Amino acid sequence: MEQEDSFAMRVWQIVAAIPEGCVTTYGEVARLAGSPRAARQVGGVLRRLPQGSTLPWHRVVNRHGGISLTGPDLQRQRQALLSEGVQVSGKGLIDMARYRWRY
DNA sequence: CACGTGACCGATT
DNA sequence: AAATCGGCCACGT
Repeated sequence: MEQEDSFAMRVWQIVAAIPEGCVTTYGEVARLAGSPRAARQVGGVLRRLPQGSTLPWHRVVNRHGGISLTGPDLQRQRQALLSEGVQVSGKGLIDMARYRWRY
């Protein structure tokens, strides 16, 4: 039975706590997880989520409030956000002043 | 062990 | 405001 490292587990816990209708950034998740400079790793953890995970990964965006995924994945994340009331511009930008989650 | 890669970020042009 | 430049750190080859 392989164990996930504690960093990944903390990321899961933090992302799971983001309320519906809100978003936060990779960097913020990294800070809360105790590794302020590990924003890229947060992306890595989310990318490797098992299919069918209930974790609200779509509530994590980059520092500009933009969706970092590309192609069909971008559209999927946008749709997930729209369907819970987060407005996303045509270019995939979110008004962070309005939707940013504060821990 | 060296090097490339990436769902990133802050400071600096 | 937008592009560029280093730095960051876990992972694969």
